[in-house]
Amino acid sequence: MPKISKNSEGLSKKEEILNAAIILFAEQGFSNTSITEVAKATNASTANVFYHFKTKEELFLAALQNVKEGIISHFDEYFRDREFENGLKMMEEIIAYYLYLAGAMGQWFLLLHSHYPYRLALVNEVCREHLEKTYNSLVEIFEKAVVKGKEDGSIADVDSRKTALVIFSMIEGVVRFKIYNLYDSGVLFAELIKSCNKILKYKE
Amino acid sequence: MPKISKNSEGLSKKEEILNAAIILFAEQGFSNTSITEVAKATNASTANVFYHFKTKEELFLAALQNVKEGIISHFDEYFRDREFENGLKMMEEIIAYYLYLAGAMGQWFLLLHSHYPYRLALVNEVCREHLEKTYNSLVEIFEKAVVKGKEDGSIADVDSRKTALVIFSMIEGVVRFKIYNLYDSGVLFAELIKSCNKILKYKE
DNA sequence: TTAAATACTGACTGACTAATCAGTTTTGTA
DNA sequence: TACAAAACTGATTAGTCAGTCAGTATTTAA
Repeated sequence: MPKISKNSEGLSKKEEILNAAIILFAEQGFSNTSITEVAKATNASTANVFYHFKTKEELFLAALQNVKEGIISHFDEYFRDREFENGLKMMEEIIAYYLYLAGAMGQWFLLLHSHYPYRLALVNEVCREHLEKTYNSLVEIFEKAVVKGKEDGSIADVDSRKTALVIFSMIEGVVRFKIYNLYDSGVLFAELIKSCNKILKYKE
Repeated sequence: MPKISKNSEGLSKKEEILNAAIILFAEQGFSNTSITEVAKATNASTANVFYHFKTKEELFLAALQNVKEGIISHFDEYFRDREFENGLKMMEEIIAYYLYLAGAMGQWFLLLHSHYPYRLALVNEVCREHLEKTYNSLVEIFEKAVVKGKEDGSIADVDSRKTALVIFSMIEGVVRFKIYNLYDSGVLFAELIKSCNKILKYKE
């Protein structure tokens, strides 16, 4: 049974390389990030990077998987032992956490907002599965809040899935403005919550 | 006075190269598109591409400028000789046209949604100006509809600028889902209009 | 202690890249 | 026609890239 050696921060070299790759792929894109760069950032040789990850594409897929698992586990952690007043409040708090996470873990969302994985997904099933799983998990979270709100009466009788999708796309739009430095999400946050409330409280 | 020769489609070689560059940069990204590729797509030599555009970056900036001017002139054309029943209807029709344009001119929006120009904007003033001008023009269009609606009473007393920004980010979110093949904007369109109406019609 | 598995490295390769330049062809005009 | 400007090309360069490989160092389990 191989024991994996860890460095001072408790990470194996493989994990170190993976973390550096996430940041570099997110900030510079896939094509504009060389394996040499990843190697330098982790004091490894390029050959060592290729020892842990057969190809550059495989390294990218591992990065995407890591982001997927990170987002999902962060939300799992967030929901553990947490109660919400009602569905509407739950939605509000989920949005706040989503925007917090997009700020704290900017690399994850930058990677998810880059074009490359979506092009790769057209020809690579593993990539497609990572993306689908990530987005399904996220939309599901918003949908749960809508369903809960419809049950407790805090949310009007709307189509749960479609409403969740529209709210999700609204938030993703704001996240994009934030990570691309277009508009500050802080300023938009209050307005976002107001708009969201209107969408959920009123029946057309 | 130099007369620019045009090919069978009425485009000069320079324009041909520029159009090919927009498509290739949009679909494959800046780093992953080589000048050789652009040259091959237009039956030109690489040296000829560099004759018309001093550097690869300059070609990209020309592409971004072209996209900016394309979007602005398309909206100018759309508004020419067009009357709207009221501000709310105007907003609805603008959204419909925005989504139509994002489908018809997918390359433009792909280029605007790629990460590269926003990184370049941090160090290149021309790039920053193109992006700012593009987004300001777009948000302004949505804002005009809100202002008009507030005047004619079809829209409640909301903050025009902030509401325009939230609606814009919502639409940009849907556009992103569309161009990245995540969710079909056709399905979301009706829901988008409904949500937009609620945001605009009700006072919190 | 030892042997095997794992982790890692330096040196290398062939393909590709942005950009240059000297020289040729095409075009517009006087 | 003549000539100058503009448009264009082939050949080249210096550098970067992903990926390989033969061999070395380290770790693990017996």
